[in-house]
Amino acid sequence: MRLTTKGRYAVTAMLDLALHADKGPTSLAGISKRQEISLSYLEQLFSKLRQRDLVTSVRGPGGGYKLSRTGDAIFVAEIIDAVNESIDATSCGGAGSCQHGEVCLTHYLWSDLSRQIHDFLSSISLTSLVARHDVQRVRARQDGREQANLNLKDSLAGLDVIQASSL
Amino acid sequence: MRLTTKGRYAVTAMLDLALHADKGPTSLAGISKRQEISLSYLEQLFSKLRQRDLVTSVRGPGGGYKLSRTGDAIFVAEIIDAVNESIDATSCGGAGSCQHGEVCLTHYLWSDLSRQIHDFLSSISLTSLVARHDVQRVRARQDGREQANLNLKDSLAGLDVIQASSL
DNA sequence: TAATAACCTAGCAAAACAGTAGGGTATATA
DNA sequence: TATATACCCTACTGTTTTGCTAGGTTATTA
Repeated sequence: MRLTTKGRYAVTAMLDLALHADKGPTSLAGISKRQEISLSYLEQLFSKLRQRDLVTSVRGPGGGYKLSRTGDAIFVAEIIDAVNESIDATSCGGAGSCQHGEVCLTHYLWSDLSRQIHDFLSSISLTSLVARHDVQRVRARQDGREQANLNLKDSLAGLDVIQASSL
Repeated sequence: MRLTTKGRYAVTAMLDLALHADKGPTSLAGISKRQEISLSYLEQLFSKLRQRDLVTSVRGPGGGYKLSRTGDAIFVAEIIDAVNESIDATSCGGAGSCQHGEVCLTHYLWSDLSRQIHDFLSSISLTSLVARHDVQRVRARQDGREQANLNLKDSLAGLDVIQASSL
C-alpha cells in the first residue's frame, strides 16, 4: 500500500475542480498554478481520472475539465484508486493466498486495516470537503494570491522598462 | 505514506516471537523458515526493532530474540514505525507547512486519515493478535508443516544413498 | 489563421525496496 | 579448547515507482 504525492495531487486537483465547478470548465494550467503541481504531471493524472469517468474534458480555448458527476457522488477513495494508488494493505491483493495459496499469519490484520482505510476514504465526498471551513480558508488564501499575481502582472506590463532587464 | 512488505515482515516476525514466547529465545533462522522471510533481511529489520527496544537478544547457541515487554504492551503501530514505515499521510510530516509555510488545500484530510490509521494500529497489541482464532489456525498449520519438514529430514538422513544424488 | 488547451509517448534522475554477500563477535556445549 | 550456533554489521545491487521534463499532435474558439 502506498499513499504518496500522486494520490494527494489527484485529490487536490479534483477538489480544485469542485471549488470552481460554477465557473465552467477549469483548465489544468489554472490548477497547476493554484496548487503548484507540474502541468504535464497533471495531464498524466487526468488521463487516468478521465478513463475512470470521474471527469469530462472540453477542448480548445476556454476549455478544461469538469466533474462528470456532482461532487456529492465522488469520493476520495475512488480518486486515489483511479491513479493506481492501491488502498489495499495485504500482499496478496486481498485474495488470501499469501503463503502457499493459504493466508499468512497477519493476513486478517492487513485486510482489517484495508477495510478501515477504505471505509474512511469512501465516506468523504468532494462536496463534504468543499463544505469544510479549513478548506474554504485555504481557498480564500489561494484565490487571493492568484488575484495578487494577476495585479502584479498588470503592473509590470505597464512598466516596460523592467520587462527586458529583470525577467 | 507507505505500507509494504517491510512493515508486514516486521509485524509478522514480532507476532512469531509472541507465539513462541514461552519457549525461550526464538532464532531468526526459525522465523525465516516459518514465515518465509530472507534471514539476512530479518537481521536488518531486527537491528531496528532492537534500537527501539522492542526486542532483546541472546547471543550464542540456543540464543535468539525475546520481546522486551509483554505482548499486551507492544502495539502494531510501534512496530511499523520502528522499521521506518511512516504512518503519516501528509506531505509536510504533519507540520502544516505544505504550501509556502501554510497548509495546503487537503492538509486536514490527510492528517485526519493519518490519525485514523494510527488509532487503529495503536489499538492492536501482539497479545490481541495471538488471541485471534484465525492467527491460531495459521500457527497450527505452520507448526505442522515445520514438524513435517523435520520428519522428512530425519527420513532422508536414514537413506544416505539419496543424500549425494538428489540434494 | 492563430491561440488555446486537451491529449499522447518517451525518457530520466532519485529514492526505496527486497534481497545478497561476506565479513565479524559472543556464547554454549562437547 | 575447539566448534558450532546465532547475533551483529556494512556494503552492494537489481528492480520498481515516483515525480517530472520534453516534444510532439489534435480539436476548438475567436
